[in-house]
Formats: sequence, structure tokens, C-alpha cells
Amino acid sequence: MARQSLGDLQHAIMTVLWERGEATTAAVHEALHSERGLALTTIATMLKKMEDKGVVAHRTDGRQFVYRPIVTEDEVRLSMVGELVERLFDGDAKALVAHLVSEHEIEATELAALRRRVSGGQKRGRS
Amino acid sequence: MARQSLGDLQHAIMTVLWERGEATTAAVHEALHSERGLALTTIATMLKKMEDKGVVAHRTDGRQFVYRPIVTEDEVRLSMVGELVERLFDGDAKALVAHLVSEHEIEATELAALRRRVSGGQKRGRS
DNA sequence: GAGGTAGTTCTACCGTAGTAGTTCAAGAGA
DNA sequence: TCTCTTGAACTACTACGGTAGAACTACCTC
Repeated sequence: MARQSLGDLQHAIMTVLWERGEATTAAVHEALHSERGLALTTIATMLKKMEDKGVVAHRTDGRQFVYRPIVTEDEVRLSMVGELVERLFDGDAKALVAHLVSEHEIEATELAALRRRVSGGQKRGRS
Repeated sequence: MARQSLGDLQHAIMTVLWERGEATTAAVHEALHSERGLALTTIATMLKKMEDKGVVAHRTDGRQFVYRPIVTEDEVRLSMVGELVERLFDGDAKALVAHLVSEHEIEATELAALRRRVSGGQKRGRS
């Protein structure tokens, strides 16, 4: 359960799977082709590595492999953000937010809006 | 100037250098020995790799190398947090904060306190 | 000057992400 | 049946973080 941390390509692949629920190797390749232009074998190899790692699984449909995500986007975020906070901010999430504000990655006024939105109820779904 | 991203050990080493301003290989080794128990050569090798990469520099003091940080903690944070936000939250820092709150890494009430603190003035020093 | 010692450099290895060519297998079609 | 096409598996390579032994170098001391 440990390593939910993903590299850049791995995350891009997961995003495709999260969006679609499941996808064949070819579909993932096609989805990423415009922005990355990688070979199909690269995607296939990566998917296999990711399956070994336990973040995706596949079923066969004829000769094609249909991959589906095993870990959720929230789990990955939780794990990766947690790692970052631990490493860079000594486990203090507030320090991360302070950083975001002081580096103008986020406006102080937006914090208030966010607080209002959050305390308003539901856990925001992905767009 | 690109790669300010650091691995775990690299960050631990930088932390020592940031705290002390500069330090010899042996001093860094000693500082990290209790929590990591790595060989001196490991630290030395890592420092050399980090110098090749441009994040530290050294001067000699007798036969010893005295290393000092080239990049600041803020630069590293900015770069690494930026990468994470880009990758996991599509560049939307607010989404990261929303994540922190919804995963209870931070309390909604703390956001308000943070907002007050930030708009109150200075950019918080490191502890 | 020879030997010990401290400190750096060299070399090498493992693991993982990323990348892709080559090979293999199985179904489709002639 | 034989060949072609297609998709997965195998293999291999680069890069980098992490790890450390071995080799080299320059002092220091007897």
C-alpha cells in the first residue's frame, strides 16, 4: 500500500484512466499522443510496470488489454501531497498554505472564499 | 536553472546547509547520522552530485570541503510545490488547499487564522 | 622518509521512471 | 494452409537518486 507516488507519465496515464473508467493500451496512447507523441510500446511498457506496482489492473477483451485504475485520484493526491508536506514543510500543512499565499500562488482573499465553500458542505467533485 | 527538484536525501542535506549557512562533508554526515546512519562517502558522493547539478558549491578549508547552498529553501519549495500543483491539480493552487481541507490535513478554521496572519504582514521566518 | 590517517574522487551497483525496438502470438483474410 | 496485421511481451538503454567500497592524495608524525 506504500508507494502511491507516480511519475509524470504515470500520472498522465492515470488521468486518462480516471476520466474514462477504463481504456485499452491503444486508447491511452491515442489520448496522450497529441501532447507527448510517445510510441505505443512506451505506453504499453509503462502500463505493465504500473500493473506490477499495483496501481492499475487489466482484463482482456479479445486480444486487447483493457486497463482500469486501482488507486483513486484522491489516494494518489493524499499520498503525494503528504510526502511533499512531510519533506518540505516538516509535516505542517498550514506552512504549505502560507507558502502558497506568500508566493502569490493564491490570493489571501481566495482563502476566505475557499473557507466559505468548504464549510458550506460537500467535498467538491472533480470537474 | 530548471531542475530545482530534490530527492529525499538531497533535501535533508540542503536542510543542514540552510540551517548552518555552510558545512563540511563530515559535519553534514554527522548531522544526518543519527536519523539515517549513512556512510560518509554516501554524503560526499551526494554532495558532489548536487554540486554538478548546481544546487550547492564548495570552497576548500585545508583538505576539507566546505559546502554552501546555492539555491534557497524558498526556491526549492516554489519549484517543487509548483511541479506538484501542476501535475496533481492542473496548476490550480486553490484546488490543493481545498484538498488539504477536505482530507483534514488542515482545519477550515485554521484557514481564517492563516489569512489573518498573512495579511498581517511579514513572510514568516523558518523555525 | 615511511606509515598512518583523514578526506575526496572513482567506480559500481540497485531501483525506478521513461523510452522504444524487436520479437512473439493469435486472429483475419486470401 | 499460409501470410499479414495487430497487439502484447521481452529486452535494452538512458538518466537519476541513493548507496557505499576502493583507490587516490596529502598531510602529520615517528
